[in-house]
Formats: sequence, structure tokens, C-alpha cells
Amino acid sequence: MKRDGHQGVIGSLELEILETLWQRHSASGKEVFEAIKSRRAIALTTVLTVLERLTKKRFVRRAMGESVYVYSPVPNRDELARLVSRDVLKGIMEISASGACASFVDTLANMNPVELERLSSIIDKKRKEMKRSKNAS
Amino acid sequence: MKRDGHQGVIGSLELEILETLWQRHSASGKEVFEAIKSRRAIALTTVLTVLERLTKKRFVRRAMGESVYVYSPVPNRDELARLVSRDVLKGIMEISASGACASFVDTLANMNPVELERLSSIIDKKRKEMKRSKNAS
DNA sequence: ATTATATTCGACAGGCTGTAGAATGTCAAG
DNA sequence: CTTGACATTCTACAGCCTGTCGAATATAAT
Repeated sequence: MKRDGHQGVIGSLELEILETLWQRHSASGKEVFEAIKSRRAIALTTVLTVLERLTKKRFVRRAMGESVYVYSPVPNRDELARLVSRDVLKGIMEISASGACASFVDTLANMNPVELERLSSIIDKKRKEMKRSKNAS
Repeated sequence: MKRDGHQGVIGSLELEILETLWQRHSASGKEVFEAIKSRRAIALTTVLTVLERLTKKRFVRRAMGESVYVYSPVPNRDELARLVSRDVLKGIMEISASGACASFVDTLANMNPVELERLSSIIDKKRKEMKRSKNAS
């Protein structure tokens, strides 16, 4: 199967399927399959299986449409990122919080430098928030 | 084996072994084993196997001491955190940079609030650095 | 009924970590 | 040289994960 050693938080096919669902808001298994097969040689059942696993993980909800199940993504991108990153981030920070910080900033700067500013303001907000609750206690 | 679903960036035994090596700077397989067995029922060979895997991953270096191999950790904690987090962080940010940021700040605030300030300054530094290189180009 | 389509089941590959016994290598003591 | 003690490597299994399907089964339309 040749796993690209990515060791990521979520599989590449899983993510591709979620992408599809985010785009269309919801879709049948077949629709997802049709959307993906152009980019990736794959069988319908493969998509269905993964869709099922995503459902089990609560990343996707399934509802009966007219004659066919319709899948929709439960978390939006932000929420998903938060869900899947929790444990991993905890793990990294257990090794070294400062190393994690450095790595995080580097990666963010590379991938999405604009977000650096937002990150700054998130931190400020959080710090104020913490100060507040300390005073309140 | 009952994996605690940790899905983490590095295994718990691997980390424990690295901890031991960081503490002592270097140690023989047996020493590592002796250090760990009090906290965890484990066989010597298990430790040796993991030590071998860590060596293969370049997280540990092996050298011949007097009569016994001596292992030493290659990356320090910070470096290790950076190494193991690279791909994972990339993965998370591919899902959503803003979600990743939110999650990161939350996690950091929970685990190591003091680091929030350092994170702030890392970001500032990085932003200045980027501004500089933009001007230079 | 027959046929087409939708869904579920069961499996395998191959990767990862944890775990350890068996096999082998090495070296000193007898 | 033979025997042990000790070190290191080999081999293997469990159990989890994702990717990948074909086969079996259910369901609906003709």
C-alpha cells in the first residue's frame, strides 16, 4: 500500500472525501466516488468503506435521502482541525512545549504566513481571558 | 496490546526511552532497561528492539563503549519535538490553518500557559524576520 | 422473476508500536 | 578447547490504522 510515511492525523483519502463533502455540503456515496475517481483510481466500495469509517468516527453523518444515503460532514474544516489535532498537539507539547511552539510558527510561516497575525491576536485574547479568570477567582 | 488510541507522534515507550537517555546523556541498553523496568514491566529485549528502531529513525546514535554498545539521543527535546511535529503540523494546517491555531493556543494554554508569552515573542520575531527578507528581496 | 443499483461484510496489504523468546555472537574462565 | 555468561540480532506475534476491494446481500424498479 506504500504509506508515504506521513503518519498524519488523518488519512489522505479520508481528507479527500471530507473535502468533497465540504464542497457540496452533502452528497451520496456515489457522488463522492464520482468526484474523486478523476483524481485517483479507486473503486466505489473503497469510498463507501471510508465513508463508513468516517461515520463511525463521527466526522460524517449519514441520512436517508430519496432512495440513497446522503453523507454530510459534521465538523467544518476548523472544527475538524481542532478535533484531530488535540491529542497530537498534546503529544508534541509533552515532548517540548517550546520546541512545539518554534515548529508551529515555522510551519505556519511557511504555509500560511498571513495567519501569523491572526495567531498573534488569538494569543493576546487568550492571555487577557486568562488574566480575567485569574482576577475573578 | 491495547493502544490508548493515542495516535501520537511517537510511541510512549519510545519516549520513555528517550527520556532516560536525555537524563543520562547516554546509556547502555541494559541501563535503559534497568531505569525503565521499575515503572513498567518489560523485557530487556523489548527495550533493545525499540532502541534499535530509534536508531534506525536517527533519533538515537549507537557507539561502542567498552564491551557494550552505548546509546545516546541525537536530538534534544526541542529538536525532537520539531522533528516529529513537522509532518503532523503540516497535515493539520492543510485542513485548516486557523483551526490549527485555535487548537494550538488552547492546548498550550492548558498545558503550559507560561509558554504563551514566549510564543508571542517567537511570532513577533518571525514577523520581523519575514519583513526583513521581503525588503531585502 | 429479473435485473440494476445500493449497502454491508469480510479480507488483505502494509505500516506502526509494544512485546519478547530464540538464535547467534563474543569473550573470559576453567 | 569447552562451557558459560552476557550482548546483540532475528523473527514473530498482537492489535491498531488506512487503503483497497470483491463478494454477498438487500432493495427497488421493470
